[in-house]
Amino acid sequence: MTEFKIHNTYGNKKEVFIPNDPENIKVYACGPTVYDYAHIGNARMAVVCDLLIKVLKEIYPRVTYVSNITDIDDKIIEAATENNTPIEELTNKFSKIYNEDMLVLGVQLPDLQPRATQHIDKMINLISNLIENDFAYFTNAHVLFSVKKYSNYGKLSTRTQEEQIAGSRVEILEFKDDPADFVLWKPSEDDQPGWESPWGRGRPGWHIECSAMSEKTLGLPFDIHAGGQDLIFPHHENEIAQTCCAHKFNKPQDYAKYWFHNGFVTVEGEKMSKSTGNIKLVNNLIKSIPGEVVRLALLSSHYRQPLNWSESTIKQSKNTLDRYYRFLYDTKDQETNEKKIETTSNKVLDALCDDLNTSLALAELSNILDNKNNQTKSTTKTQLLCAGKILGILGESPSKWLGYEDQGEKFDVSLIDKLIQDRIKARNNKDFTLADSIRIELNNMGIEIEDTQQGTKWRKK
RNA sequence: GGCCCGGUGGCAGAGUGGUUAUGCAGAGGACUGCAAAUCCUUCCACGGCGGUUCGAUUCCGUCCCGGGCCUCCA
Repeated sequence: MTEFKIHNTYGNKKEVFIPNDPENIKVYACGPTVYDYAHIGNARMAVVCDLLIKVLKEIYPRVTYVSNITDIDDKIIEAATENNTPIEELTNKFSKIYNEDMLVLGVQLPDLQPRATQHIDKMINLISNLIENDFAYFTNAHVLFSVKKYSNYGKLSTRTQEEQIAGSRVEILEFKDDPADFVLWKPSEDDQPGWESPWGRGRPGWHIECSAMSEKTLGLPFDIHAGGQDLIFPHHENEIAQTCCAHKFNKPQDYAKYWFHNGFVTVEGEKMSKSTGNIKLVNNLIKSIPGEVVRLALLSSHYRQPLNWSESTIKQSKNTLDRYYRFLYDTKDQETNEKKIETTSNKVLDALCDDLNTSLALAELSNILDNKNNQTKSTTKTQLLCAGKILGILGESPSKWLGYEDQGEKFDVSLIDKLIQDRIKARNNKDFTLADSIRIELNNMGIEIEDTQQGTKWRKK
């Protein structure tokens, strides 16, 4: 069996992946808080996790992938108030858009997509358990987790409590026993959403939902817990503390064995932020850029490295895909055997099995094409499609991708045909000035001309 | 202040103790009336300084620079 290696944030090194149960790999990824459109950073997490799942599925018979939707949160409450929209309407709208946008990027839906508001009972149970066992305390209408009660607190993010205090940027609530303690349950005002609980009407803190939903949907322990790099602290650290204490586990691995975190996206070299106004929304990008281009761009650097989003990244990804689609177009009549994984496309899988080395995988993909004269076209095509399938690319119709098909856009096809005929006549008459001016005219219409052995072809640029 | 991660050719971006990453761009050539596409050839590299070594871009130390986290954040 192929060996899969994964960088584990817990321990901070690459490890050979050894599943808890090889018959069913269980993965949980912290999903979006749905109060706005997803940005390219959200998409990176979704695409990278999607790739992780695709690779695991190549190796293991069954993979269960859970990724939640956070649909109760102070930011959501704020956004709902601002837009004068009921919370449920807002979260339904943006979770639907999130899934639609991710689908365009070739991201498959998780097997389960639990919502926080549907697991309040489970959260209340967990919190009660933590209070009963003296890991948490009730004060001033809040339930707080007592960080000092968990000896492994800080192990994931490799920081000690003293270090955090040195930073002195921890929110100080008057009634906290310890500044590092975090909220499990907080009271809701009458105009805020809330649920009845042993501690009065209120709502959960942010971290408890993932502890509740991951346990409920996957059982413990599960194999991989994923999310963005910024979630390492405090979110995942707190999840570990809650779950481990509730179950009297000591080691974080008893909750989840491997901790998988993707790096950030910057935009033209700068961090994405609302203040600089450079947040790239997926919903906008896919209006002008094919989803596959966005996906490939997001996979062009290693998932733990920072990724710079720029015009040239997009352009390169587009060029790369065009090259593959041209080959697929030229070989559109070739039979393929996609069930058969050929040697070279295995190299793509091998690269991905080394902690998702997408850069190397894409280099191997390129090698498949470079090797095309040493083997049958059918073999090359098969290899390309197999590799593309794992990467989640090359799934479109080549003629549509390259613009040879009418894509429902308003082109005057009869005019184009007439101009092409005029140009052919001009060329036959060796009137190249006229021929070139017709080509420029077509170009200005967004049409590119290709003179091939089979005659003149046109495509949408 | 603490913790973590990086610094590779014009750009993007892997990897390795001694041998070509890869893509785009550039140069030359084939093809073409010219283009486009395709193919062939080719230039360009490992932040600074020490150390280990027969040999380091790769290991160690140190310095400089950049990014992230420590508060909500993918």
